[in-house]
This record gives sequence, C-alpha cells and structure tokens, in this order.
Amino acid sequence: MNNRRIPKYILLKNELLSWFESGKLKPGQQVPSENEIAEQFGLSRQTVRQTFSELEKEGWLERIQGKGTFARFPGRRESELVKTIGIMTTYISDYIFPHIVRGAEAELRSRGYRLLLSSTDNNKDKEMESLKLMTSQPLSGLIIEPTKSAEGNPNLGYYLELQEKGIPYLMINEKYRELECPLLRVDDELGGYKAADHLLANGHSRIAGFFKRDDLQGVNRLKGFLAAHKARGVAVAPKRVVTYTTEQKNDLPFRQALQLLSGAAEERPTAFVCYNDELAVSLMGAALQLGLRVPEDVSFVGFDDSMLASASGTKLTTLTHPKTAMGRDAASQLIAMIEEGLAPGDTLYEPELVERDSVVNLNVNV
Amino acid sequence: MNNRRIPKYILLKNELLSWFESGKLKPGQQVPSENEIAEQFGLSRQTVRQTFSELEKEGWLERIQGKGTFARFPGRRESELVKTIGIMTTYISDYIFPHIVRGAEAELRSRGYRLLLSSTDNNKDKEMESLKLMTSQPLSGLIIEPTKSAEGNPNLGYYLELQEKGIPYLMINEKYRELECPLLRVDDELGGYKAADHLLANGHSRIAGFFKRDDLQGVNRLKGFLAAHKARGVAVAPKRVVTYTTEQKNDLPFRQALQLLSGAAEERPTAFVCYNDELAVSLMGAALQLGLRVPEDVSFVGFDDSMLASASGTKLTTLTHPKTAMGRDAASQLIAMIEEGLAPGDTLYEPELVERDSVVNLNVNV
DNA sequence: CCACTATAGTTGTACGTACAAGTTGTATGA
DNA sequence: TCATACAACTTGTACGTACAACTATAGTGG
Repeated sequence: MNNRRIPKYILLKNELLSWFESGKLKPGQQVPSENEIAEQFGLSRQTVRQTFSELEKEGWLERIQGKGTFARFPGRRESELVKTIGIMTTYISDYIFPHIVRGAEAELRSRGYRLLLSSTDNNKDKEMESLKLMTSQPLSGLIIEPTKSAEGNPNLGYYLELQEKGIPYLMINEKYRELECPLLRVDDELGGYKAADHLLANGHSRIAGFFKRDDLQGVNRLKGFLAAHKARGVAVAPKRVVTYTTEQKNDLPFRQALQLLSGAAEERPTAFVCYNDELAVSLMGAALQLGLRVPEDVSFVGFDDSMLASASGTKLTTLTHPKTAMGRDAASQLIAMIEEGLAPGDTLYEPELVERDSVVNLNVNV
Repeated sequence: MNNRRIPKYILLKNELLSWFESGKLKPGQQVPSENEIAEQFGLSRQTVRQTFSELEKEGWLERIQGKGTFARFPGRRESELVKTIGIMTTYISDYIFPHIVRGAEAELRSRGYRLLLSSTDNNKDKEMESLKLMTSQPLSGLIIEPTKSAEGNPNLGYYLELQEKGIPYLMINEKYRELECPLLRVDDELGGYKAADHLLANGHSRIAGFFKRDDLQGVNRLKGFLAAHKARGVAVAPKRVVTYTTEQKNDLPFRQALQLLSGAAEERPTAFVCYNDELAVSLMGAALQLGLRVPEDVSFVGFDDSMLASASGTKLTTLTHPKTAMGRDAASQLIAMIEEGLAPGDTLYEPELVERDSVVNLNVNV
C-alpha cells in the first residue's frame, strides 16, 4: 500500500482538516485534548503534538496552556484579509480621470478598502512597471484603464498572471480584446452619432471631425460620427476628418484646424466635432486666433462634459461622461467580484448631449 | 535567576539568531548538525529540533533530509518590506490636487513605492476614517494635507498614534500647530502681497479681497494683501474684504461680489484679489453677468495658476503654485525619512506672478 | 459569603530511544 | 574505467517518560 509511506502526523492533519470542512469543527469550539486524540487514533501524544503545532502555525488551531485546544475561524482569512484595491489610469491629474478616481475612492473608503493609485502615462512600459509594483505586495483587486488599446498589448502575460494569482480585475473605458473581464464604458459610437446628428439637425453640413486613433474611444466616436452622416445622407469630406495619435495631440490637430479654417469661406467647416473637451478648447483657440467668432462663425461640440466645458469663454456644447459614477460603479462591481465571486457583465453608459453656447442653429438664418 | 524561566529552546534560538546578526552565519552556509549542536550546548537533539523547526518556519533555516541544515538569506526583510505610502488630501478631483498627487505618484513609482490615495473632503470625520483605514494595514509613511487647519484638530490622537507606530509623516500646504513634522508650503503671505502690490502698482486703489478664512492659506494670503496696502499707504475698506468658509464658498462670495459691483461707479472696486483661480473664474462670471468687461471695467488676480487660469475666456493673471513639484518633493523627503531616518526641515516655495489678460493698467489712462 | 486550597486536566518543556529516509563519499568488484 | 555496494552521516518520523506551567472547578475554612 502507498498509505504506509504517508507519515501518520500528516494523515492526522488531513483528518482534522476534513473536520473543518465537514463542519464537525466550528470556530471557537474546543478540540479534544492531545491525550484524547492520541488514544482515539492509537498514536502517541508527541505525534499528535506535531500535527497540532503545524495546524496552529497555519492558523487552524489555537492552543492555550492549561485550557485546551480550540478551532479558529476556518483559515484566519477574515482577520488577515487584504483590503486594498488598485486603480491604474493613463493619467492622474488630467481631465476627467480625477473624477473617476474620486468616485472609486469614495466607494472604496465607505466599504473599508484602501485605494492604490498608479498612472501609466499611456505608456506600455510604465503600465508593466505599475502592474509589477502593484502586485509586489498583497492586493485584493484591480481597476484598469487600458493603455493605447487600439494597438497590441505586450503586457498580456502580466494580466494572465493576475488571473493565476486570483486577483480579480475589471477595465474601464475600453478593454484588451484578448482578456475576458468585466468592462465599464461609455457608448462612444452613440456619442459620436449624437454629436454629429445635433450639428446636422442644426443645418451644418460641412462638419470637421477630429479624433484620436490610437484608442478605441476615438475610433468609436469617429464611427458614430460617420454613421450620423450616412443616416442623414450627408457626405463626409475626407479632408475634414483628422485623426491623430497621443504623441501628436498637442500639435497636429491645432495646425490642421488652422489650415481648414484658413480656407475659402464656402469650403470652410461650419462646425467641429472634437475628440474631447480639451481638444475642443484648443481648437476654439485656433478659431479665435483667426478672428472667427464662436459660435457665430464656427460651432464646436466636445466630449466628456469636463470642467473645461463650462469654464471656457464660450460654454461648450458637449456629451456627458459618467466619470464619478463610473468610478463608483467600477469599485462596487469589483468588491462584488472579490467578496462574492460574482462576474458582472459589461456596463454601458449612454452619453447625453448637453447644449450650451458653442453651437449655432443655421436653420433660423434661412 | 530569571534565566531558569526562559526555555532552553528559546535561548538556543536567540543564540542562533545572534549568529546571523554577527555574520557568523552567512546565507547558504551549512549549520552544524542537530547532534553537533546538541552536544555543543549540552541539550538533547529533540530540543535542538524544536529550535530548528521554528527557525525554519520563520525562514532563517532550510533543512534538507540527508544533507544538512543551511542558513538562508538573513531574514528576507528586503523582500517582504512594506513599500506603500499614503497621501491624504482634502479633495482628489478638484483643482490643483490632482497635480500634487501626480508629482508624488511619479516620484514614488520610480522609487519602488506604491501610492495609497484617500480624500477627506475637508471633513474632520472623514479625515479620521481615512487615517484609520490607511493604518489598518502596513504603511511606510504618510503625506497629509490637513483639513480645515485654522480651526482645532480633534484627530490629534490619531496623529500621535502614527508617531508611536513609527510611521513617519509630513504635511503639505499647512500644518497643525500641535504637531512637529516637516512641512512643504507656499509662501502665501508673499503671494497675497504680490497680488495686491501688482494691482496697486497698476494704479488700482479700490481693490476687493476675497479670502477663505477656515484655512491658513486663506488667512495668510489676506495678511499679505493687507501688508501690501500698508506698504503702499493705501487704506483698505473693510467692506471690500470678504472672508468665507468652505461651506459658503459656492454662494456667499458670488453674492457679495454682485453687491459690490452693483454699487455706484466711484465706489465700485476696480480690481479683485481672489483666494484662488476657481473663485476668480466664478467672480468674473458675476462681473460679466452685470455687463462689466474684464479687464477693462474690473481686473482680477487669482491664485495657483491652475488649468482654469488659461482655459477661461479672459486668461487670468495669477500666482504660481508648485503643484507637481511639491508632490514630488514631498514624496522624496518622505522616502528619505523612511529609509535614512532623516528629519528634513520645512520647505517654502515662493509664488511667482504670472501676468495674463485679466488686469488692466490704470496708469496709462492718466 | 468570600478567600483560599487542592486537584484534575490541559498544554509546554525537556530529555530519551529507535528506526526510516535521503545524501555523500569511499571502497569494492567486474 | 565504470557501476555497484556499503558506510557514515544527515534530517524525518514515531514513540516514550517526566515534570513544569497554567486553567478551571470543587471543596474547605473562616
């Protein structure tokens, strides 16, 4: 038999562990004394002691001299439970991200979790670095805003490692196609559609679209932008659609806008749909620089309803982004995954158009 | 003797641990066999085994059947070292705080520390809650932006607890007078002075000052504001100095500004010094609402050189705040405190005036 | 009623023996 | 030269004894 090779104290240990599993031993309950066990199993007290001392080190038993041996909560997990959740965003200080973080932080704090923050600066190397650092010490779960998702993902291995380690995670804004996890995102395609449709409905036909192409948000907004034109039967002039990458964002769009706006009046776009509010404010600056008025000469629609939209000179018409709510929902879904092992489905937020002062209605002039 | 009460196996354990400390035992080195130790110390092999098995569980020794017992890396402390630093700010998403956090995060990440983030919402109860949560699990150090510092501090006990636990901390922006710790702050008095002096130098004499009174920053900026008037020999009309608390900030200042600006032209302030850019943008809105032009009719000076200052319609003249640099410095000073036990002195940043478009020079009209 | 004592029962410490199992080097033999 | 066997050593398992230290309780005495 193989049994003869397994040490008795190990056999006893397994026996006792099965007592925990079957519920025969409940937390706080007293375990038979060393001598009783020894007699019962036909072992010496020393052998029982060896078993007990291992189980004590592992947290299953508590031995009190003179009193007895007691079962502890099955695996001390509750008391030593790590309650720390990480959030990895592309940027920390800019734009809407602080609001997402704030929503998550408030929810986590109220649920007794600590929040670890890290930024990737939209850089794959830093993303890897952040992942390693976060997981270098105990972690309950992770909220990830992916980096440059339209391109590949060289850090896939690290994410798979998360799964192996049993660290649940979810993604916000977008997700890597290769990974299976819950996603919270805005319906960007619908947003792009609504933005363009609003302008078309207001009589604009020469609409410029500026979109980021190295993240899915930009790609989807562009998709909606095109769909709205198609639905209204308006052709999109390729030269009025400008796409750019993260590296170019401070330079290329502005120059392209200047060029478009410098053209002849009958060729000039009457409206701009901008990837986000930040870009919209920047391009409004380009228009002002050329002596054009907003919205009389050029209309603008932004995205995300950020602080910039209402702080700028001409209050910006824009599409909402759930921001704080998204952070809060992400946190609460992640906690559900951790504590109850649930696997929530994706969450899709519908952006709403917020009409302010940056769009003129061309129809009334007719 | 007391020695007789200390178990022999504990004495042996301490002896062996001292071998590690003295360097007598180096990683990988073979330890004398159980029998040798037993003979050498006049103990039974069983007693030596008890010591060895404890040291093995704690990671000091590695025992290999048939081969011997070996010393392991001296205490694995490096690998299990906690490298997590917390940062507690009043607000997370608003204004300049994301920039401070970003500076700190970048520095910490490059030094291999994780960043825990928590906000107090400028509320003493939440401050306590955050403190408790942060310290509920291992923490290396803490960066604190105090809550409502001009009032008392009911959470003093928790801060003293930090000292007892040996968790170093430092404060940014301001500090509780009762606590002795490094402080990084802007010279707000100088800032207030520079703001008022700039306006006075440009020929303004009826200058309104709006300051928060429940934090030291506001109090100090007001102090500088008054000092500049005194230095220039200009009297300050009490009705033009408005102070407010955090709770009132969205309401009272705006109404007061409307009232001041609605007065007769010869009584109306020609310029406003505002507690920060956020308030300045809000009060500029009040001026516009009354049909006044900025800066032609009313000039504005803000504080902090935030994104609002350059995103707003009229670009705001304001005073710089180190923001990102302050976060970075705070992080690096805290790491020095943790790793080298240093106690850095206070750091004072000098604000610089950034001239933009919101101040008119009245002298040229003369 | 309370304080004290004795006692039984528990785990902790300490020693002992015996043999099993694994590693290493040496001696032996083909 | 190479493979094998063996001896000597290591740690692992298992049992045994004895007493110390601690806890809880029942009984005793004031």
